[in-house]
Amino acid sequence: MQFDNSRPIYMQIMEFIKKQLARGELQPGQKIPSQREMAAELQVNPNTVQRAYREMETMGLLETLRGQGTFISNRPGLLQEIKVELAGSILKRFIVEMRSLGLSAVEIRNLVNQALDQEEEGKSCKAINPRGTCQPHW
Amino acid sequence: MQFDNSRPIYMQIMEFIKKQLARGELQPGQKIPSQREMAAELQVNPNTVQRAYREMETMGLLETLRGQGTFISNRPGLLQEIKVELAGSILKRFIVEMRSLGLSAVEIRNLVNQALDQEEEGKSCKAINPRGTCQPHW
Amino acid sequence: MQFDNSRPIYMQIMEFIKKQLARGELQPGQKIPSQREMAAELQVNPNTVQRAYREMETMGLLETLRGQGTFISNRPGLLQEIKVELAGSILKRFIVEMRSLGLSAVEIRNLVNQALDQEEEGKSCKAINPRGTCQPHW
Amino acid sequence: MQFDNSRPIYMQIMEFIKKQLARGELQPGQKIPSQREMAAELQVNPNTVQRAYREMETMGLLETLRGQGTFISNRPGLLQEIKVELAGSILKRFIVEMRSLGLSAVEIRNLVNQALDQEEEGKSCKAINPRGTCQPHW
DNA sequence: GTGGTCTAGACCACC
DNA sequence: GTGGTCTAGACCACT
Repeated sequence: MQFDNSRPIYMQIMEFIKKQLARGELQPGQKIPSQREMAAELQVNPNTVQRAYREMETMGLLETLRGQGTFISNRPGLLQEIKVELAGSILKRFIVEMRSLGLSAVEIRNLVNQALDQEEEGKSCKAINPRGTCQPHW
Repeated sequence: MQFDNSRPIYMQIMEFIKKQLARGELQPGQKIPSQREMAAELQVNPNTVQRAYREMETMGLLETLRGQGTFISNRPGLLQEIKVELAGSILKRFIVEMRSLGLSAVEIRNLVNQALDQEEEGKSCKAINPRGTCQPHW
Repeated sequence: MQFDNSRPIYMQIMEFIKKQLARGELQPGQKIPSQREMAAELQVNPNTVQRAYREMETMGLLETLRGQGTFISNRPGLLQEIKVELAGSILKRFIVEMRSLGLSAVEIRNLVNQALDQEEEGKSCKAINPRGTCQPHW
Repeated sequence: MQFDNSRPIYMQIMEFIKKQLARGELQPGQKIPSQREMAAELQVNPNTVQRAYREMETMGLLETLRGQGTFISNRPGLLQEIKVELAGSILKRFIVEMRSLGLSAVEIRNLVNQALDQEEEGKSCKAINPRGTCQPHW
């Protein structure tokens, strides 16, 4: 894994795990790599991994059992919370990037709507005409 | 600059220059660093830079004058094209990421609308009450 | 200050500050010693102090401003929360110690009631007869 | 063992031995370590240990047999006396600490009663439902 | 083996 | 000066 110098490594590790969870690659209750293993894999100091794990435990995302390992919490609603949080940060970054191109709120809204509409068309088109000439417009 | 292993470096260099252009950090007609300079700065093989420059010249984005250097094209409408292209790729990535969280088109639409509405509220709020208790709702 | 080997130092620092706050020696909004100062005073590594400060910030007890220092939060109700928390831990320890002497719940209750009653008597006694023969019974 | 700078060490040694007695770790009639041994173990001057032993002998807690060593007294009722004394000092400290948080006698009384009641509930709960959802209320 | 704490010392970002 | 992050390496407690 590659780290971005602009943000703390421990935060990137947190996000890495959250994304795995949101994508279903990690299941609630599942054991995650030990601090030492993760540190070796990411080529990072074990203390940095611990910081990430500890913060996630404080947030109720992980549960640690001394001598046994660290586990994804199986608190109900966990997955939903994480997805909402990730969606929020993706959305935020998206809007910042679009605005930096000089787009107005109305333009952003229209572009999103177009893109989603075309996605829908794409699906229905595919259903009717699997190998047809149905193409996105841009 | 950091490169992402998932895509060819020359493409990332192209995107890097396009973004500078979209943000106004580079102006049409302006000279950009020589291939050797750019290669040294990015710590990349000069051939990689050359490939990026060549493709951008093909696309009408750069113009090379033998013995003088490489310049941002002066073609009218260039900036707009680039912005549209960048907006398209940002939008595409955004929708892929949101979908990977399991969100439906309707949900994405609603989230974007909410976020943009709140941005507006934030602005008016700020105008009236610069350090007030104006907070985002989520 | 002396540290007890049985509990982590950072937790003892947290308790130290909480007690100062409960006793009114620290006021909400007040600046507390910098991490380095506190570390020098307590003869502890700055990282250990930082851990204590960070956890207290997470709990909403402190607020840190980069480049300026660390401050007692002035969130309303803060003092009350801390007092309740401290009272809980004092009470817990008290009951454990009393039980380890083999005392039953009823006996503990009676002893506490006696002690508080005598405290009251002591006060009224003192008011009537400042240098009298008013003595505790044990 | 750790010593507290606020009180004389010999008193802390006395309390240390009394607590061991109250907890049953020392039995009436049992030989305790020699002054030299105890001094070495606690890393304290032998004179300090001697002072503690002497005071406890005066109180009838210890008995010294020249050439044989120092023993816990066999006097009947000794254990009970010690427990009462320790309970008194624990109680005193408890009330001082609670008062320093600004709690009134009534409040202290209520908190103690609550805590003891919940302890009872906990026990019955445990008896019926060993791993159930029985939780303290604060 | 696991996680938890602590130190020493480095470098950074902010004010 | 302040707080924030990171490393390297130590020792401990638990299973």
